[in-house]
Amino acid sequence: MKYEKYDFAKTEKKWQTIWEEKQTFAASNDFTKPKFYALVEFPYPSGQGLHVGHPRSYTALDIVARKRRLQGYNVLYPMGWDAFGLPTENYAIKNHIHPEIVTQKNVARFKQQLQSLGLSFDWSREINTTDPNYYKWTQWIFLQLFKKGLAYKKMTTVNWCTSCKCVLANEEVVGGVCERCGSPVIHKEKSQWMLKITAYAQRLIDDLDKVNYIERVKISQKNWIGRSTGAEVSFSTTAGDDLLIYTTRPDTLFGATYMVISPEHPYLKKWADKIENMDAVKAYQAEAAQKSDFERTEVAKDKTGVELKGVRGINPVNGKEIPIFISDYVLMTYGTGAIMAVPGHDTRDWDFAKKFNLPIIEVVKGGDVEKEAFTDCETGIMVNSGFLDGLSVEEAKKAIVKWLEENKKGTPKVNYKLRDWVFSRQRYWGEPMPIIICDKCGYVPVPEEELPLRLPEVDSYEPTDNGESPLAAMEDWVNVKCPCCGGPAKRETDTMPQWAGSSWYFLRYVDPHNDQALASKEALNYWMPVDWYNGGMEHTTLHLLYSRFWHKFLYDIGVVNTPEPYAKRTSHGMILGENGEKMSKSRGNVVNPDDIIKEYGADTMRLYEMFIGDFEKAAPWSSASIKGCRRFIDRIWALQEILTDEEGYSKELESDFHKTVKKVSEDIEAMKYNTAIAAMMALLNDIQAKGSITKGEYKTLLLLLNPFAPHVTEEIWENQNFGGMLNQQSWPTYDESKCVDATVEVVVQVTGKIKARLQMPVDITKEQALAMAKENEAVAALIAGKTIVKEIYVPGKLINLVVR
RNA sequence: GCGGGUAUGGCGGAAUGGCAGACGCACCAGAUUUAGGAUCUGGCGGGCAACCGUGCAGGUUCAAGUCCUGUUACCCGCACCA
Repeated sequence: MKYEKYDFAKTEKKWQTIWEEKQTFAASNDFTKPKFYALVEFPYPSGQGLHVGHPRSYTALDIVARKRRLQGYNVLYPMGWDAFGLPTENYAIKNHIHPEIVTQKNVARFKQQLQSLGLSFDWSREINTTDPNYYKWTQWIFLQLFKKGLAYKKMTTVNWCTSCKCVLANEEVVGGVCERCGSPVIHKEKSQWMLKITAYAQRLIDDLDKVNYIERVKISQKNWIGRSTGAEVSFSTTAGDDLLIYTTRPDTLFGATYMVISPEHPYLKKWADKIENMDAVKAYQAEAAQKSDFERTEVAKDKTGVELKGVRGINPVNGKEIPIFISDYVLMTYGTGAIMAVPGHDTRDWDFAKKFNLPIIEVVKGGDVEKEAFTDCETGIMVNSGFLDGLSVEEAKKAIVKWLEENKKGTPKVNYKLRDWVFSRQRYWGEPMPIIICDKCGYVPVPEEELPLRLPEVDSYEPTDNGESPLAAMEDWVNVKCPCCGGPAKRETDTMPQWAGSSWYFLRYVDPHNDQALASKEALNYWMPVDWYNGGMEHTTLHLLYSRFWHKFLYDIGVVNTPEPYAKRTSHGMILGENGEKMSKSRGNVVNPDDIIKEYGADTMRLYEMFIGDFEKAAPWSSASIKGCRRFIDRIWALQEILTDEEGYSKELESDFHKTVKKVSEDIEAMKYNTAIAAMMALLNDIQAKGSITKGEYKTLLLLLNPFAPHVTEEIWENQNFGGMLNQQSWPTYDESKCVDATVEVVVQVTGKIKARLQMPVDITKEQALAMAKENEAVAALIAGKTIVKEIYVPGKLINLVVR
């Protein structure tokens, strides 16, 4: 029978409509079934529309989700919108349109684009972080953090973007400039809401052992938290006060030849009348404060500083007086803001000592401290160190810490690079902080029954020039009665950062319409944790860390029942432009998914994105290669012309089918989508070579391909009256014993060089196989007259005869 | 500087230490077609060959793209964290 050419446009539309009408992919609330929660990062609905990078992740987990449904799981695969954010707000400011309208428009476009890809999201659970019914619970979580003392307001030095006029988190400052707009970032003193993520630092490290994340994600999380162990040591000073320092190398204490404190160190004020060169110190402080992050990183290697005249430190191990400097290479935000400098064994101290002509003492043998600092901890032996002499670095660390504790000069100490999370933004398009500021009562939480605290309508979305949120200008909204004392009070006008809404969104999906709680206990207990979470490497530090922190907090207060939100985390590589560079408007190499779907169809687009290369690695787009996937689908369609009436597998293709079922099943789990598709293509080639396909074979092939190309497979299934809808069938199984062929090709090597390839029965014995190999003409000629010193036999694969 | 990653045909990429280049693109030849396109069949790392080929130099092994040591280039992240 001759079939019309496959009409993808008509067919894809047809099935997308059917799926939507029948709610085919809605997750069931039957909590007795085995569950599977698949999650992809919800997008920010930007004005540019969907990027071809988005579907790579979405299709990958769509394949897993569809496979799991065929395997009988109750699958939750949801989608939503992370819609607060600066680009929308900036667009609103420029065009005088309410950000809500802009968001609605962008969401509609994104949704239409996602639906045209045939992704099996449960749209009945769609969420939007800007929906008051959603951010009600973002605010509620914030209040719980506040009540537990984990949200607090504090004057801090913050990163200030000179163009956005907005406070940035440390994480949003990239190379000293604003991550979003590229303008220079300067330091500014401002009172900010902070979240105490540092209280969870150790648990955020330890619990990585409980989850299945790809290794590089774990490593970058650990590096970001930056745990180090060492000691705090107390140095007395000629000013009377003890100066506390932090070091990871207490073993080098005898090599400390000077000390450095941060320009912001509080002792500088305290010692003002003892320091003889206070003018020089003040000048340096002013200079350091004025430097933007950008300038600081630019001159990172060039050390500057001023020696304090009139105050000296005293090394506790030997009582020697040493000078104290101020320098901006010591940060007030880490450790105690003061260090002992050991130029012999620390590169930064060495640079500083060379510049200021300070003595360098070798206390660990193994390098040449005149040429460079010797920082190796593993091989060195202690010298010039009194009672530590002769010990290894490891032994010396233990010995000195013991000594410090006994003499009350210091204690062991763990430090983290991680800092508390600056949670305030002086912007309009974010969740309002549910806090009222009362002169009498201080910071008072908005009563929970008044949530959500809605964003008021404002006249202008622009932040004020003094850096206040546009909400500050709305006096009717700002002036309220204190819920505590009833007196006049003001609302907090800062809003939350974009990270807030995305730090718990996976919890809302399990019960998105609940107005009594962020989700019901039953739904949370059933669905959590997320079984498989896929997203970009760019979110492995911030989003992952923040959401794990919030989840742990919710666990501690009994809202969720798992200490970790995600059981498994994987990452996809970027899709690059055809020229191998990152896709961007300015480079002119952007591919629009709409164009691809229009020209080739969603199934081809999905297949191509999965076939493009190793899922975890970046891959360049190729508009030529996509044709191969289109041809594959057309050939799958054309198999209908050579379909026979037989059920089951044909003799010739039986092992081929078992092998392919195995391969595709395993490859999907390992995210090796490209080789899964290659295996199906190879199978198709074999079917075509044979010239016919049985019904049983076709059914298996369609089931295997369905998660990748859901429309065409569903259509053929219906066309051929295979019974029911394809998505209601069962995932095919394989029989390990049938994955082998009757004969195998065995390679015969002589001393490692391939000399022959022989067909052998699969169950041949070693002796028979070796005999067969030696009978081969080419092999016989080479071994004649020589001694075989070794015979290697790898069944079904290879024989190696080593001769001398 | 530190941490992570990558390097294989013309291109994207395959290879539990065991046949390097699966699968696809491009290309070449043939079939079909009035022609083009589409489709189908075959070929396709280099070399006439022996052989040589996985960034480079060594090593381990009967056997190395894969393991070890060193080295180069590129990509990503962090960047004075004591």
